[in-house]
Amino acid sequence: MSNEPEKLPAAGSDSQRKTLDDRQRMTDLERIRHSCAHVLATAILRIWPDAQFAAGPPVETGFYYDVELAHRISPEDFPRIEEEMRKEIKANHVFEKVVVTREQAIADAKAGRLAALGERSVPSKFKLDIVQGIPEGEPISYFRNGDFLDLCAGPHVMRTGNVGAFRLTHVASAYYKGDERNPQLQRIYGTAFKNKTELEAHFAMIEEAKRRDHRKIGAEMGLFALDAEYVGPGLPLWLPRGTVIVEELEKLAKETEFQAGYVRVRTPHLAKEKMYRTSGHLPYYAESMFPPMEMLEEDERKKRDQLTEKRADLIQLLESMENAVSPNPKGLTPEGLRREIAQLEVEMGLIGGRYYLKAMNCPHHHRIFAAEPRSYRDLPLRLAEYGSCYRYEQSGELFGLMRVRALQMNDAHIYCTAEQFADEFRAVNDMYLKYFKIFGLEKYQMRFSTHDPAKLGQKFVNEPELWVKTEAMVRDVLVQSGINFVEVPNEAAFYGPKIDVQVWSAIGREFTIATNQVDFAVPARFGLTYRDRDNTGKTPLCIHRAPLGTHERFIGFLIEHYAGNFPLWLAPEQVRVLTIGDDDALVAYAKGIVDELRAQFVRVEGDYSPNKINGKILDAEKSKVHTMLVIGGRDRDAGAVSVRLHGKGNVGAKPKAEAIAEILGAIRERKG
RNA sequence: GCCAGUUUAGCUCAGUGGUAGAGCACCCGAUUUGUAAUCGGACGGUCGUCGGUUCAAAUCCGACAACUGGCUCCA
Repeated sequence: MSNEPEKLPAAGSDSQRKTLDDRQRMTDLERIRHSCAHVLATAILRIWPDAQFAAGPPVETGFYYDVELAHRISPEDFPRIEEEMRKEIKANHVFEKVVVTREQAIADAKAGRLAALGERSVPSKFKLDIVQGIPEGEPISYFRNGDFLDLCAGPHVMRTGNVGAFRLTHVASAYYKGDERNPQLQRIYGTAFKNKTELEAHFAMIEEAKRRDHRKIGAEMGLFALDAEYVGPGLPLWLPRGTVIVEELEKLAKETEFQAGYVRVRTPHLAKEKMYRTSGHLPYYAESMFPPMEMLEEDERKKRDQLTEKRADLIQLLESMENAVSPNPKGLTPEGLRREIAQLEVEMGLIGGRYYLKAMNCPHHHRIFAAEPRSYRDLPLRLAEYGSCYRYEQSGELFGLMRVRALQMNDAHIYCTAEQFADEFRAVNDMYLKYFKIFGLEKYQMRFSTHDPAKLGQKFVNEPELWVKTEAMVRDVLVQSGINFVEVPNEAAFYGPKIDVQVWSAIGREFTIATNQVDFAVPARFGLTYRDRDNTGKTPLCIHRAPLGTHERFIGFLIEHYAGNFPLWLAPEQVRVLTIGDDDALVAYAKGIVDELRAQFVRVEGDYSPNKINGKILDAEKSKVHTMLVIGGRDRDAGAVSVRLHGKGNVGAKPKAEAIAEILGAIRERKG
């Protein structure tokens, strides 16, 4: 989750193009899947000869082929498509490679012969476009299996019969080359494996994934609710048991940050338009923000309407100038107009009366920095807040707790001098590692996003030396700490390099869980300065960091990571005391234990009902209570309790005091 | 936002044009029990919403909403 506006990477950028070398490294499984995509296309063409195909690559869990077809393919069509596919596999055609010239490929595409069973009356339009996009000098090849001929760099398995066990899984829609201006295609997904056993193991894993799904477990355990009708889509309600987890995480963050020298602040959930004009978030980020609330007085409204109208006129003029061939008679320049528009926007911001829900906390923190005069002696200043943000994510992007419109971020901004930067950055990094250890995150990867010098002044602020310097410092810290990271050029934020942490839940789903960004531009936009030793004002560097991400995504991740079986310190219900029967003396003994634990702030409940102990245990196990203390007459007489751990079963009886001490110790140390 | 799919009780799901069902949960009784299901009863739904077709709609048609899958890991 980014703190800041983020430009999408340019569509179809050549730097992402897979090289032929990459392709030759395709694994056996990828070859099977890619070949299966060709078999799929063959089958579709046998049923719908006018299908137009675009791309059909292997992907992480299988393969897909994008097809344009008037008929809407639905899962009901899968059986007959699969039947045609089985015929093609049974025919055991050779995957035959044919190297051709560019001219030949273009001619064949125009003749409709590519991704087809023969010549057709209309061109293979997507293949034609793809051929034309292949760089000069790169060899062009086809693969043929039986009648089916496709533009393809390969590689493939030897014969269609080598495609092992496969299954079509689902249909989705995809824009050609992922650009919504392009035609929308039907994407048929399937998966293939060497044999039936592996295919079945794959689907068993999917079942496991469904079982761990945070939305399902969240509902079962009563952690959170999504009430789209009354509260709104993407606006989660934290139920009491989920709130426990929220507050335990905040407690962890507060303790950790306190020891690391952070100070806490609190800020309102909204701010005036001027804030986001100054920060530069408007208008670029406006689409991701909730629309503003207007609290304008009559005369303010009038002035604002005038300015809005003038701005619209200027924008229209600018557009006509840019499209026009003849020079402007008034001698206006596009640059001048843009300056004037920017000036108008600043004036609009100055009117006030217009408030935005904040989509990020940094501007508020910057104003806290500005609220008092700062000396170099005050730095580094580390401002921390679990800040509430609101982002208007597109409706189709919403997903359980993972993608929401209201979120609370484990945010902090560290203001420091260039000399302090490396130490500060290292400390932030250490904090990430500390957290990973607590949560048992063994598999993670840091994505280090850097700038592209060619795009200084456009996509990236024009501070070439600062870019190089900070990137080098960040890289050094990562290398020194032996962290697993990848460097991704051209993906930095516009104001500095950033690190995103990718984690995988136990079922292999990938998430960006946390972010850490360097900012050497926005503090200047807010005119933030500190008084240095030489008695001059200097602009601080700023590190944005959110190692625990947002409550929403982090807890969504933890639910899947633990499959709802939270460690003791996080468990909504930590302990349940179960009596065997409801004999008065027994219940009194049990209540004494409950009271003792509750006095120590343990989340404990008692089940004193006269039901059978098996039934009570089942109840507690289903509720995922971490520790069950089973108490019968024998235990009472011995001053003992029988300890049973969720999912682990009975671990035996022990003296009451010992059991309580162990529980308190495990909670304090945040152990399982 | 776009394409597709889904929506029946708190949960899991039956119900293909003719009186809305089951199991579990919740509630009320009874059951005195040693580590994953004691028994009985009662309660619970305008079948997502709105509209249409029909003598009759959970069921057929349409619109809307919400949710879900996906929206370049490129020939």
